[in-house]
Amino acid sequence: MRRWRADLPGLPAAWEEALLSKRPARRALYLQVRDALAARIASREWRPGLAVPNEGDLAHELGVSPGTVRKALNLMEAARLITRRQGKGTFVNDQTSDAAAGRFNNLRGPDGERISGAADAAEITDGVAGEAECARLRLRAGEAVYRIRRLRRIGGHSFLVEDATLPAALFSGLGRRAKIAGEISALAHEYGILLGKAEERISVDVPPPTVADALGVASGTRVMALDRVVFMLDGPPVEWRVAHCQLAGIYYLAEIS
Amino acid sequence: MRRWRADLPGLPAAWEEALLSKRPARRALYLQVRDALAARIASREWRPGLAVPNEGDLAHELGVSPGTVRKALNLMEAARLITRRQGKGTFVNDQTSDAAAGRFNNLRGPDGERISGAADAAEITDGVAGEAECARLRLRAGEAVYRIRRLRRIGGHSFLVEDATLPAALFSGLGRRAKIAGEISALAHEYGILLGKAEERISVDVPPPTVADALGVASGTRVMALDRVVFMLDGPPVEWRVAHCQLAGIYYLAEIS
DNA sequence: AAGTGGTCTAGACCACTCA
DNA sequence: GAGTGGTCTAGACCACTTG
Repeated sequence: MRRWRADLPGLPAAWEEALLSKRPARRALYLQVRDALAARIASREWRPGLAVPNEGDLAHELGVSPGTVRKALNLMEAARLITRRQGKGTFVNDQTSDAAAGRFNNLRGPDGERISGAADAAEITDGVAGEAECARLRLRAGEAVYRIRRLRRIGGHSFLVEDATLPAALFSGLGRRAKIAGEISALAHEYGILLGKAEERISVDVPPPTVADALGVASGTRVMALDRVVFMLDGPPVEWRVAHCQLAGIYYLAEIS
Repeated sequence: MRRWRADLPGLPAAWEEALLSKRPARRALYLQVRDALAARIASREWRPGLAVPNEGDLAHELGVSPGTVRKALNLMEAARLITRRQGKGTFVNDQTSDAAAGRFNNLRGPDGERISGAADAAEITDGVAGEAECARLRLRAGEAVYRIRRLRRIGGHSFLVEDATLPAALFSGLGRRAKIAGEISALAHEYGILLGKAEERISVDVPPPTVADALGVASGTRVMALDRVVFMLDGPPVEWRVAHCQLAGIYYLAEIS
């Protein structure tokens, strides 16, 4: 016997489908479950490393079938929110771990090892979004942003200069914080933001004089330019970063599915 | 009542899991179904554009539950082998279409449009795999390969030179073929090879003199270098390509999931 | 109205982990 | 042996497309 059921409460206002013109009359139940469970991670009700209730218990608690919970958990695993291990349980991923921090960093050294580098020098300023920033971050003219410049070194050599812009609306009070040298994944986790995909544009360009200077390359030298936008799990942009890098033997590894 | 069932016949010899040391005692049924149905596409028993039987019929034919067929078809859709449309049916994708050809081409023009370019000049030679080719294509020393050089133009300007290597074992008789100017996706389809993922290494390098000449750049100029390996759906490498390109406003678009 | 894929249910059994 | 996720089954109903 099937009974009527209203939509589950406690889900984020707008996910991807809400952006489409043809919104389905009733949001699929497994998507509602996914959003409700993802919200528990974003709000830190479920903390990193913690084992979440098993599928049967969750199904009973939410009043849905185990198969529906399972489908939602599969989506969350694909979104890197959780890890499932047969015989052990389901665990919340740690977004501040090295693995999570390296998620959007595709630079590799000569032997294929991940290159991140220590960001000792980081400066933050606040301002108003310019034209390019509005376009990349989908902001309206005049919206406030934070700008961070980081210089990354490896073995004493400065090899990467990055300029990041973040919407101030998402990161209120960021200017008064101490730890801005880290990666976007750790920062987003502190502000309860779940990260989804990113897109990066790679070109070969002559960097601005100040950047060329910091990198220690002659004026007019062409280096690798990285232009990256990171998006939230539900669509909107979170960070725009432009980086220039120069290091012998370095390359960018792109995986094409 | 459950009855015993032997593994389904007609599956490719080795898929990803077979490469792992811990091979499960019994291959999951939905994976066997996926492989059996993928083989029908590779062998052209199911041709591009054709509607495949519905889920219920397939389940009955294969002697499995509809849910198992559904899981297999979902994997095949993720692998871009088929397209499913609610209310219409399930259709075999055309691997020779523009969409399929552009799958591994991430170069974009100033306005974000896909850049492919016409490859009018293409030369093919055969030879024995060198050290680098053995490493990239996982070949044993001495195995035969085909090498193709293509020059791509856009608006009369040569902007990309690519050198591709393909294992001769996979493409027998390729040297006597006419159409070698196309993309790997169309070529693989003709030889009954299903393509999976690819990985591409992007660096900034000084090209060899002959390449710099063809691109029309001064000797010693640094350009974008693309080093790409395309893999079969079941793992082994199919093509190694090294390309150098130079064009104002061009960039490489990487999607990070 | 008929046929398709998409969702949802409610179980069963299997494979793995750990005490 | 108990508990977990992974697989598999066998249906029901919903949403969409087409005639």
